[in-house]
Amino acid sequence: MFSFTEENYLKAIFKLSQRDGGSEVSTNGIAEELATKAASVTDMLRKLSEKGLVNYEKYKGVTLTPAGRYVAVTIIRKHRLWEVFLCNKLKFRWDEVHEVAEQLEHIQSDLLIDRLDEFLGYPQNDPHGDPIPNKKGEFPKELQICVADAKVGVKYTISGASDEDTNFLKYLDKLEITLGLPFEVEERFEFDGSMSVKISGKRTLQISKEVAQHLFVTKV
Amino acid sequence: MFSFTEENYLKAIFKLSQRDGGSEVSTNGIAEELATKAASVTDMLRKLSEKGLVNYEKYKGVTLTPAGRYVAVTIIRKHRLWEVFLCNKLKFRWDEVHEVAEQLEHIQSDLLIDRLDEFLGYPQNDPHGDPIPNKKGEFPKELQICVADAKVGVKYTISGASDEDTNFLKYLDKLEITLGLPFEVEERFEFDGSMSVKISGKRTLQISKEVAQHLFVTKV
DNA sequence: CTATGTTTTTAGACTAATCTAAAAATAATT
DNA sequence: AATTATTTTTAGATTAGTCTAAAAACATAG
Repeated sequence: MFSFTEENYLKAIFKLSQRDGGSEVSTNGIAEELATKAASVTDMLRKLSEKGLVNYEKYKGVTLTPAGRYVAVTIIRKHRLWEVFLCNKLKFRWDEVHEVAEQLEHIQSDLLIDRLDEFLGYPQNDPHGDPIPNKKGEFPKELQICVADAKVGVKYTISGASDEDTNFLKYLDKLEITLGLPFEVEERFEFDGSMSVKISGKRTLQISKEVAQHLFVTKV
Repeated sequence: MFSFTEENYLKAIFKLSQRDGGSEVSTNGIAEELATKAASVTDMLRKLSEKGLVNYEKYKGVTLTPAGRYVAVTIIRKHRLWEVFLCNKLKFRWDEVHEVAEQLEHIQSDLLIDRLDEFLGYPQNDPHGDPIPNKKGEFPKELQICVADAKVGVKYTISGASDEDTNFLKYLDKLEITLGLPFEVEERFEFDGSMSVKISGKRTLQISKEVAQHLFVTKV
């Protein structure tokens, strides 16, 4: 479907995007991550953009489209499942797995990954403790933590919300709080449990204790 | 070490060489095997020759050097071990394994293959019954049959000899019968158990019943 | 707001692997 | 042995991915 190289670019963009709180990723950043040159990155970004995998405008950085994100997350899923296999079944040490998993993650076969997942007992985390996304590209619920429990200054991604109350979801809609957005707690006010949070690394807003208790985030 | 493409060429040459009784492999044959064009094959043969992996002279076909053969056999070893893994551990059907094994065979990691071999219990055959060479590139003894039991007209490779008698081995040396040479029985003489055999598809010679009973070959 | 510095993009070239079309060598047939 | 047919090689072009060097855009400091 996609070349080895394209997959590595998408993975790098996803990784940097997570690290920097989900905003645009720079050409130089990708170049450094992949140990290549900025000129090569520019070429590839144009190509990925034409294929609908990234949103790219000259000089303005790049983000993944949903399609691109799905490809990246699938590579991560494969990488982490292979790491579990290497450690749990083949007795690799945790520091020996990465290099081999970098190769195995590009093997193309949905059946293989489904069966491997099953064979390993549907693990939720890789040997380093990183979460393993499911087939749909979703990271496991288990890793979500309640915003009320989130730490100040740590980077998260908004990953869930209690769906018991329709009005609550409508409220989030109105504030333009949607899944996948970068999230960080700026300050917590103990007297009423409310907090000041930053969304997408830009907008700062106040949320009540009630909202914090029904919103979930995932560590990035 | 070697590129995906180089490995596939070496594997194809090995396969054709086995099929045709170990003699030179033709450019067109390789092209057909790899679904490519003769011109591409010529280019690659020159490259592989420069790397010391094949013996190549223009218009005269190609054979593997010991180094090239080792690479090819290692790929086959990896391919067949992965097939066993897919069938025995991941419950693939025997007809589903080939395509995936074609990808997995190119993963570079000696540790991975050693551990996989161990994990699978050192299998001797893949799910299709084909023999799995060991780490040194040797095919399992179990598949060797005694020349005395070899069938007329079937293609074999000389793969072993009884090492109890030093004089016997010296005798083989003198006749230039060495491991890896193509071998075929032309005629069997029942009255004394001797036979007329063809070595390397060229030399025809007579061997006694005693020699036939101590020399082993592998079906190609 | 101009000058300087950094980042990003363009232009042009390189490598590995491939292709088509034509030339050269070998093999087969009369 | 000469002609025809087949196989193989050469020549030159193409694609994906990469690079260097230079130009263009953007960011920052005075």
